[in-house]
Amino acid sequence: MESENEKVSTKERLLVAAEKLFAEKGFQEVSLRDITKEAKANVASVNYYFSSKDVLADEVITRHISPVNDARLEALELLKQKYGDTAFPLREILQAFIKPMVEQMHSSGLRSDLFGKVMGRCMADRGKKMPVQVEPQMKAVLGAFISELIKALPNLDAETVLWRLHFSFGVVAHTLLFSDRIADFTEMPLEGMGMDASLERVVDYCCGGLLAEVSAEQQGGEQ
Amino acid sequence: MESENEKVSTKERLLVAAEKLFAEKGFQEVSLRDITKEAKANVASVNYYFSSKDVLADEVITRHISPVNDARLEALELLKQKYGDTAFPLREILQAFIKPMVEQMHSSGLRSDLFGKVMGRCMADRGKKMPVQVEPQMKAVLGAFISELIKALPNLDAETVLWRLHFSFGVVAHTLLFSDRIADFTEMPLEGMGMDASLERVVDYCCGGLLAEVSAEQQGGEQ
DNA sequence: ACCGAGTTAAAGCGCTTGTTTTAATCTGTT
DNA sequence: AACAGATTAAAACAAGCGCTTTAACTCGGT
Repeated sequence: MESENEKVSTKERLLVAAEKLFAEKGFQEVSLRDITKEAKANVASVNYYFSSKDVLADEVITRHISPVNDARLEALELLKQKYGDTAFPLREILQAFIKPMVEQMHSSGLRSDLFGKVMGRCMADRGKKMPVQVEPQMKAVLGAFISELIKALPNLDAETVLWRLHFSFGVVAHTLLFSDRIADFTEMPLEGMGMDASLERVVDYCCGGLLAEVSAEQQGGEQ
Repeated sequence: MESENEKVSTKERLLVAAEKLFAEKGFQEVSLRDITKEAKANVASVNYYFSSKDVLADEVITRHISPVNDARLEALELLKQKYGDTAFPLREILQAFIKPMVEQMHSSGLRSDLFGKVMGRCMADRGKKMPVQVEPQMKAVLGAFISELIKALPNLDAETVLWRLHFSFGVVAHTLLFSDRIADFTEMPLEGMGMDASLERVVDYCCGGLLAEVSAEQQGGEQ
């Protein structure tokens, strides 16, 4: 029953070890032996509690991304109560997408850079190998945000909105994955700064990107 | 001597096969046996011509990214001739970064989505495992663009410019890697559209992002 | 005390990986 | 024709992989 004086259960230790290592090095690069060594458990324990390495990964991903997606839909619902059927302010839509990540990051207890990598890998690999259980959820979230964005950006055709949402995902994913690497090729100090502040910057940037003028080349291009 | 009537050399076949497979599935996911089968060569040939799988990968990356970086610096030089010491238009700076990729993509003969993945992996894994030979080149390119961007965006402090350049890299990398996956969670048709047009959209978006207002929360935040 | 379910431990399964070794073959020179 | 060097081919290498098997252990309920 995981009472207070007893140690954390093996299953939990495996999940924690796995999410840490997956975040640091990626799924393929981490072996079951790496995980079980980190968790101080036997190799077979992964196949005992989960039935395979893949299911383990699914569970790691799900328990991080699922509450975030729930919170996103709730945030949109809140905006609906606030603004009714009129278009929401763009900035608040973006925050409804991003803030749940920041909050989950804090409440998860996971180091923020690791949380970012877990989440970033989810976004970057979106669609490819999402756990079956979160796929419909992702679809719902995406659909909701798309329709709100289209309403909030009446000057843009739907296709352009879609592309720019795609770009925004790129910004978020890249930031989550590589926020620690921003100063790699520069001599700037630019220390840590934390994920929170970074994501505030992301909102600014994406707002600008979504609202950008459509260049002449583009307008006459295709379609 | 690789004369005209003779077949392509084994070394070249290995490089072509490797770049195709790396692009499709990533570095770790492709085995030497995959590569040599695709290239119709023996397993040992990789270690004969290159001395390891890693060196092969380095060579694949280098010969794609090196001409692009050269072209980027040339493009900046051209702008310097055009505008002298006055700030360059933001849009032209971004195009100096992006257009060389489009051109190299066409002249490489590589399918555009594959080229995009090779290049995208370079950007996404930037710093982590770049070949030693291209690292100083990347540094030079980055430095040049940073200083031009700072001049072109006098309203922004250098740190914000750096962050937004980082975000822009996210957009480009994500687009290169996943431009085929944009419609995954939607029912929209949104067919192919080609890398060229996508990158034109990227320029629009990044222009907007770089020029975006700095929100109130940010200004008083840290520092 | 003993049983049985839940859990952990150790060993080994078949397979794939990158690399090496050894031998065969091709190619051009004398 | 014969040799030498460059190239290819086939086989084996040790190491690591995910997973399974089997046996040992733990511990609460009767």
